[in-house]
Amino acid sequence: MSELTVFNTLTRKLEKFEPVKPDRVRMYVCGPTVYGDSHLGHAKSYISFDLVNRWLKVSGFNPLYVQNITDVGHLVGDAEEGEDKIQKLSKETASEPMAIAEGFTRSYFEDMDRLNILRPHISPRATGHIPEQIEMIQNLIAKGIAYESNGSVYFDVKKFPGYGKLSGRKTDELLEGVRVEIHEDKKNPLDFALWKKAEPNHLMRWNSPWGVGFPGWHIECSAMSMKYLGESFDIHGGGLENQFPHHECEIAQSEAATGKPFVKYWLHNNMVTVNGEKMGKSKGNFILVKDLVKTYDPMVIRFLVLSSHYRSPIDFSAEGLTSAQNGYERLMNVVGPILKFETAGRNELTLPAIRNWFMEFSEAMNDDFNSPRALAVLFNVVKALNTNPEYLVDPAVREELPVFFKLTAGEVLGLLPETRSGKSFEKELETAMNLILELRTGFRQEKNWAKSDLIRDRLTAGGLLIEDGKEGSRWKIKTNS
RNA sequence: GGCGACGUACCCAAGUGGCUAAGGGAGAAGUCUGCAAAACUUUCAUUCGGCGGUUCGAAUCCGCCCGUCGCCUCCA
Repeated sequence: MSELTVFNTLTRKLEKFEPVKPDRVRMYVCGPTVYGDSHLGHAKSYISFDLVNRWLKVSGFNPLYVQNITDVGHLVGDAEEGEDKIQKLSKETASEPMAIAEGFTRSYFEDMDRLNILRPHISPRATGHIPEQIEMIQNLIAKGIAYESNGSVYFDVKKFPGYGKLSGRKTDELLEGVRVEIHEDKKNPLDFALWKKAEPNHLMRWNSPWGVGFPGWHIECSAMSMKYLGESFDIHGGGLENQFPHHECEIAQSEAATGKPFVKYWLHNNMVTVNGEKMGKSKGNFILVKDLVKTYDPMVIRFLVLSSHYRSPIDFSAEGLTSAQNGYERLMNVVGPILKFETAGRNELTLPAIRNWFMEFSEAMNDDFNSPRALAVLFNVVKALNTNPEYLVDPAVREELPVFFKLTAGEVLGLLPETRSGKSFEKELETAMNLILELRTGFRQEKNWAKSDLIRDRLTAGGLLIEDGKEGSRWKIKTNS
């Protein structure tokens, strides 16, 4: 069995994965800012880290997965002076800011559930951890690394020599950047806010040792990750675009506060484009998960995301989605019926051929979560089974194959939601469909094509496909209905 | 301007020094079949953006050039 290797942004190398503490792997992933419905960017990012979480679990690393919910809106427009995003919506819709944040938080979980993303073990809210953030800021001030200025608190970047080590930037180069603006409260233009003074009209506000205000953008992730995972933990994940400044600032404030290494492995997923263009508000090409699942099975979206590596960008187009849909159907045409086989209580892989397939699958996953390769292994299995149908006659094979697919396609890749693997009303539906097919077979034997086709057409229209084969007819649920 | 990623068939996408360059989609021909669908078989890159170099040997390493994208500002 191969060992897990991961690409660490900090070293820009593939590294052997060794947990900080042997008992379990601790992982933090930057969660959404809940001021809108989830889009495809969220889908890719959270499917990617769901895959990481699932593979860690299956390979026995016992992951503890924390993902924040950012419900302090942060700012719209220019970094320091803009309006809080949630505040903006609150004014427009005359609702409580917290009600808006709560609404989008629920919407986020709904969307992620549909994509069969396992919920993180802890989903801490930024607004629920204001005392922790204040405490951390006080600590930084006490150490002389942060300073108060006019009711706000800033991190003194010059006091942290490692600033820039994640994103490969040097502070003097950053200063030459065209867009760094001079800010009168800051000692240095690169200094970033830990705490912001609230203007009188600012809705989300808390008392602090420095007056009424609200936390800076980066501090919540440091405070909450360390609260639940400890001062040094294994994995920190997030989107590539957060490398700088967000993650860079997290490292600075955390390591300055504790004097210990913050995170061992930094994992970053690549971005989503739509028809070749970056998805962005300015382009007006945001695709929401809620809209896409009206047309496509959520598993098709998941399949598409998994068919490219998490560190590669992915382009969403109608053509790509159709291609993914056909591929997913091909996989399910074989896997679906096998899942119905009786496993007779079997839960281990013992047969050499199946063990070998699982080994190939594991090697792909251990290679920095290479899901496209893992999927290719499954397709090779599908091909092998289709080419050698006699293999499926063996009772041991029939018992063990469902175990194999539930583990690989199900537990690891998350492509088999409960409704497909035997929960809900599947048993009852099965009984009814078997009866219908039995009657229809009678019509077919009488060569009553009119009636047999009527049955098939009506079922097809209702989303149930009938396929007539040599060994009788079978049915399945349409992926795209 | 600075930093970084990438360029593999019609489309998507693995492979990063050495057996015949995975896999999916689309296309083509055939088998099966009341029709349809599915499945199966065969076919589909002498070649990996271009040009040089290193090497017995490179898609894989090095250099230059061309092109695409991202970050540097809120963003998954």
